Amino acid sequence: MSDSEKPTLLVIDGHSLAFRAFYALPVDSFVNREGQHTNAIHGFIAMLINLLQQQKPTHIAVAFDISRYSFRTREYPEYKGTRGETPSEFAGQVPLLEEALHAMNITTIAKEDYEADDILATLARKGVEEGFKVFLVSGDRDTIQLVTDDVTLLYPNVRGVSELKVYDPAAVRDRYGIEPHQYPEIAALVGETSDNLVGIDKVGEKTAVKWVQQYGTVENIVAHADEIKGVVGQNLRDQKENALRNRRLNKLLDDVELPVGPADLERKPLNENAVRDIFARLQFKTLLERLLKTAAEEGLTGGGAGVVDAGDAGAVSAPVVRTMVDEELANWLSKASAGDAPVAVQLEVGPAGITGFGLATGDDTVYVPWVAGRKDYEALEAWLASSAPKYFFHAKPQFKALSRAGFVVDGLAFDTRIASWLVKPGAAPQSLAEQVYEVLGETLPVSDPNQLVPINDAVSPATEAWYIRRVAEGQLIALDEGTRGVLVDIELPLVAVLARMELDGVAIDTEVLARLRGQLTDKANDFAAQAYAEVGHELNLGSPKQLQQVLFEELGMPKTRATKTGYSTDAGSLADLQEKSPHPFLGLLLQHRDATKLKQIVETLERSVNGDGRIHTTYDQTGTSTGRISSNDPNLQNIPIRTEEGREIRSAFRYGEQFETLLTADYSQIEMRIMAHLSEDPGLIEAFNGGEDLHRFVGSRVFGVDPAEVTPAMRTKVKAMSYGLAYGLSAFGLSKQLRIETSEARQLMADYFERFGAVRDYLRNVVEQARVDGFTETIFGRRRPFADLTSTNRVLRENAERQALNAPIQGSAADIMKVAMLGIAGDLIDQGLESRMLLQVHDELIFEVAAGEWDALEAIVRTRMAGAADLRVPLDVQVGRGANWDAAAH
DNA sequence: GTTGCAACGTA
DNA sequence: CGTACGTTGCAACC
Repeated sequence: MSDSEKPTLLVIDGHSLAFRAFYALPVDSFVNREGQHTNAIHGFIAMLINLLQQQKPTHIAVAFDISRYSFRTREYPEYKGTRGETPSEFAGQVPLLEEALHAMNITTIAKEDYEADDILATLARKGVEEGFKVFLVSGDRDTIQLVTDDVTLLYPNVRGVSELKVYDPAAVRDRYGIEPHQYPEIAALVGETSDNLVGIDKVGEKTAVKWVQQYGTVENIVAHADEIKGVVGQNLRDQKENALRNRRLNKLLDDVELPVGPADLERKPLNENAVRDIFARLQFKTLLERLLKTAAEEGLTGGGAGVVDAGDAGAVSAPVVRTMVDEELANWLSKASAGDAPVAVQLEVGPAGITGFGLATGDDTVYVPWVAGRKDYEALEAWLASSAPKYFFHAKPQFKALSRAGFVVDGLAFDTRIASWLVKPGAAPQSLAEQVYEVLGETLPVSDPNQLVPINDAVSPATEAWYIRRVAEGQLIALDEGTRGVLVDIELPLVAVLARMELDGVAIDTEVLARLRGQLTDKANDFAAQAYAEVGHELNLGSPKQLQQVLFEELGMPKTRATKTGYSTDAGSLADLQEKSPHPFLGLLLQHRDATKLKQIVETLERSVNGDGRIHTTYDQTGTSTGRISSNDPNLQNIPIRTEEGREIRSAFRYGEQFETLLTADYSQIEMRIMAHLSEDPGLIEAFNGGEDLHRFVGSRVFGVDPAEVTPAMRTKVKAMSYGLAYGLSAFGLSKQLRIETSEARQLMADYFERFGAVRDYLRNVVEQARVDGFTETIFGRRRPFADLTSTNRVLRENAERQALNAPIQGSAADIMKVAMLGIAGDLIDQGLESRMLLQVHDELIFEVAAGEWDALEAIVRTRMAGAADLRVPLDVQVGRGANWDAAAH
């Protein structure tokens, strides 16, 4: 019987593979809604599906250890003693994995007092005796001893579990220079760190192989120990007990009594309902599809046995990384980027800055070591500064590091992190490893503190670059035209602009902040003392729990809106309480809140001031679902403005020493203008094309009076209505905000839409279209996907509807601002100006104006902002000048 | 030490 | 029962 006609038995060491998968996949990105980590299960099952497809085993089993104790730990308590605690995220995954395997109708075997590898050994021996071709899968190198012409070992390599190295006798001879059955002799002499088996000092693989080739076994080597010269000979004589013990322990038992034999392990159809249940619980949607597809293709019973050779065992391997500098590097760069071929870049950054560059083409990887201040890298420098296309994963921080190191960088042609955000703007940002897994279905190894086989070297930045390039190619083909346009024309060029803004930072007058902090501290203490006096005792005014105790129990006030943890004490609820049950404590509490909130903001800002006297925020270009950028560490997009004291904080933001003043520029009513454009409502378009104040104009239409007769109350109402429109405001919400009856709010909305009907039609249409398409789109083609518009859950559906009607409006405004920023940044460079764009607050930009540049800068800003989009209404830009942010507001 | 919540600052 | 964010302190969890 030839091999290809033999039945195939596949036996997997379950723990070993699950553990490998655990370390190969990022633990945090695989958590189901119960909070259970699932990365090991995911990796294991992905590997299993590959194996089923490739090997088409007719018989299959998965062996598990029952505990870390076995007959080996009884003989040698320190056995595997170097292994640390099982990570908590791993615990709990094995029982679920077993459950999934059972649903797939795959037999699992465990045996008290033995390790899974002993089960592999036993099944391998019996399988061969019964005429099977046997494949073993294990990450434990001891299983190499089981390899024969009929038994092949599939061993996960450093890249995790997506790719298995095929060990047949030839491969073992090739790798170790010995026969497979001799492997434990080598391991016994050398020792095995992962098993806590200490070998003979100074004996490495080469010496051990030599001895084994000469004497055959450890026993025989020890018997001839006195023939061996030198220090190693002496070490052998001194430490022979170690080697003999190791050899006893690393021999796998192939006669373990098992409840089943190979013939009992025939593949059976999976239990589809059970599989669907457990996979749903694990939230493995893609894997479920793959599994069911594989099972269907195989008719669930398995086909003929396949023979796998190393050549088609999995995905392409990363090319070996070559380190190069100087001329070799120069030549490589010019060849790699010939014909505008993209090169992926991944910096290696240590605490002190850049330490190296990983570069990759489609089939080549290069590592360039670099020390801060090195100047003899002209070719690299020139290439970075050129427009030669470069692919990055998360370019902005790397651009900043490059800039700090004195490099100029241009030619950003792809950023895989931004690309995945554009496709799934609501999803959590992924690590590179996660992207590799999602886009390529491969695993990028991460450092493994307790691996079965030590991986000493982390993945080279060059190898990462190689993955980045492949991820980018994978993403690129999947992008629709609009998304690609937003990426290439807006987001990618914006990276360098934001990097520059972050590096520049904004100057801060710390004396202003210190004075404010003092004032606010006094005020807060004062209000607190008065509040304590009102209730007769001290309490933590910042503790919702203690506040509830005082308000609802001690003072017996009526209960407010319920929260998850009790009753609300927010400003709105306290205002309601003040009406229903007036008490001085309430006002004091609110004033205390205001003072402490501002104080806290001041303190945060003070802590954020850098050694250069400036605050450097970080913009998150992938932080929102709509296309806006967000700001953090610190957030400079929520600095107070509404109260006088809040504005004082803004007065601490000033221009730097080499500059003349600050310029602020903002779009007025940009979202309403976008609504006018998108809805093509004639009334609204007229409102923006005339000189009349928007809310006065709208008020006159809604209330049927002359613009001059629109009262402040009328203006307030239509203003709230107009602003609320873009958020999906309801009559109920409007009534609450304006503190009017719901019926009046409803009437107001009806009157509003009577005059501006196209706005209502547009908003309805946006949601309807999104329901059909599954996404909304901005003026520039930025998409936001929506899943819940067809949900049967009303809350989910209505939330999605409001988001869907807001997304094109907020998103288009974000696009317009980004386009304006690009135009301004380009003009500043082209005109050689020293003035700098420092901050962006959604519809506002703040600039530091260099001496004598005011007029030029104002012209650029006005032109670029007003001209960022061609709408049916003009884009109005307000510009202000002042020594600080508050003074520059107009 | 980490996490979820309530609260609140901005556009 | 109004969109989009980030930060904070408290309370409860590990």
